[in-house]
Amino acid sequence: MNFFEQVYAIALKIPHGRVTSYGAIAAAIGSKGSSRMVGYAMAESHHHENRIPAHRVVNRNGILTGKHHFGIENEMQKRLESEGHIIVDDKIKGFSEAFWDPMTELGL
DNA sequence: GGTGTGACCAGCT
DNA sequence: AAGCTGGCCACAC
Repeated sequence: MNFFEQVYAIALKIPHGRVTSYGAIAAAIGSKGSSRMVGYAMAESHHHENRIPAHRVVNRNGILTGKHHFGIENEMQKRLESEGHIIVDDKIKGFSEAFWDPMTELGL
């Protein structure tokens, strides 16, 4: 299983209405410093057959750093809002409560 | 196969 | 407080 597949496998497990961070995913696949690659994987995620819920992955502060990669302006924000999140100034309000840590939740 | 480029992050100055 | 650096690893050229 290559790096990308591991990233996608975790991303697909993010529960509806929850979010996680690049760093958390990187740590969960045992490559803590590779959060950049997680972001890169997300950017390429549309190539993947399964739909990756990339909008549920933000940076460690809950900021929507990757919103531009959705093609449509505010698409990422709209998807998050439709899942019950509140976005203020490109940042998820209550991020720490909505945060889903793959390491903890998947029992790694 | 070297080099540059990322949706990042932590640590240092 | 804001900027720089190094680490990480896949990919395109």
